[in-house]
Amino acid sequence: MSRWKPDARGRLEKAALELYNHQGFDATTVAEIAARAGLTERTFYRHFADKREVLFPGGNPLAGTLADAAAAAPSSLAPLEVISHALTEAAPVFEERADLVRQRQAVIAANPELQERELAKLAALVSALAHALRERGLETTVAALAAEIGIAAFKVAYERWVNDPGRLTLAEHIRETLDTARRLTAPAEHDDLPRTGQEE
Amino acid sequence: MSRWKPDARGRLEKAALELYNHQGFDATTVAEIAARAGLTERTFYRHFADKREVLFPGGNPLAGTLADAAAAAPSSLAPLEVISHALTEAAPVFEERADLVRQRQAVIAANPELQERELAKLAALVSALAHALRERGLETTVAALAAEIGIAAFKVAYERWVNDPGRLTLAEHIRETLDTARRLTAPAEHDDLPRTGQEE
DNA sequence: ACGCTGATGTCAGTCACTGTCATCACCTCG
DNA sequence: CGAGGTGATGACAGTGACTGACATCAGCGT
Repeated sequence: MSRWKPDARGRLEKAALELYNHQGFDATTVAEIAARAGLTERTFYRHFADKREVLFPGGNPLAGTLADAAAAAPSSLAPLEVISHALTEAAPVFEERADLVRQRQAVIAANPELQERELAKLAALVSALAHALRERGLETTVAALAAEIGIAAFKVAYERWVNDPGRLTLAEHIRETLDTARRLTAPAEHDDLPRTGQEE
Repeated sequence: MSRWKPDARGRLEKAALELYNHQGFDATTVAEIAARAGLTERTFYRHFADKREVLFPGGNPLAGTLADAAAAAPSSLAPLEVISHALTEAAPVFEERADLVRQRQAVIAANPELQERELAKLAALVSALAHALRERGLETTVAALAAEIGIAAFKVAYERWVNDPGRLTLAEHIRETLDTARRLTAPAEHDDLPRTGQEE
């Protein structure tokens, strides 16, 4: 038999998620996580850059997915259509692991440091998307702005999906949110945005 | 004379910015900053929550500024107009301290941890703006999305202004960027977005 | 058998951050 | 004018995140 139990990284991820869930991120030490995974603290740091990183997929594969999808989209599409296409293509990654994703999100929602890291990961998506859009021939600022707006829409759609009793899929939330974005930035004449009734 | 030299907080901010600039954020210890300010490490932590926070205005006053400006805007304005109004009102805060702002931004640009914190501060602006928009009667999702898009535009405009030889003011960049955003989300028929020439 | 490799363990060290108590100029109030 | 309260600071010990350096040793190829 082999010298070590297999999938050390996976064991660490599992142990960390469980401990963060049960006793909170702050109250959990790296040594604890490592022990639960049958490893040492030093080995944890060989697999993850820091205590937060264990909650995020290494290499941020979503960035590659989005960039590839954006690059592969028909060249006739407008920038926001390209982004819509890319986001829709990436959505199943979340929907397939909905339970895990929601558990992870609960941990992140409970801790500001983890929220910071999540924002950094989303910023990396913006960079990747912007780069892909530039490759498609878009001017730098337009590409950056489109990428920002696209990920902004994704953030809103994702949050709605996470806190959703299961009514809509993530892809549907994305479509709805992008539609809202289009209405938001449309000329003010036909402003058909929904409002609550409480204007003074 | 008084027991302590005045403005301990300001001295710490100044010392930190100088040291971060000269030797880098990582290579600077909190003890060093405190010593340069004629104080102790412990006192540093009485003024700032952590080593990064010293670079960011305490209480994130910009959030209040934006929220107030959004609340004060004429009720006839469309969501994005409200945001445009609020951002334009906040712009002078940066332009008045352009040198300091750019120096600060150079330090942040050189360090991922500081970029994370900056993203968190921007996210706080999104929250504040979204809240203000909800108070104006906008539905939750619309408010959140408008706030996200507004700050996204601000990020792009701000970055252009920081790396600008002085050609345009921040307020002008904001206006331009918001215009671009409107064109981006407009129906695809009249797509007049600028492109580079390199489409394959 | 021999040595190389790669994942892990061990250990010491730095530094960010915190809790706690002491200090002491200044202020207030009697 | 003296007693006591206040608030900003210092001193100090402690925890835990993270790092560098070196040791170990099953499995692999030669």
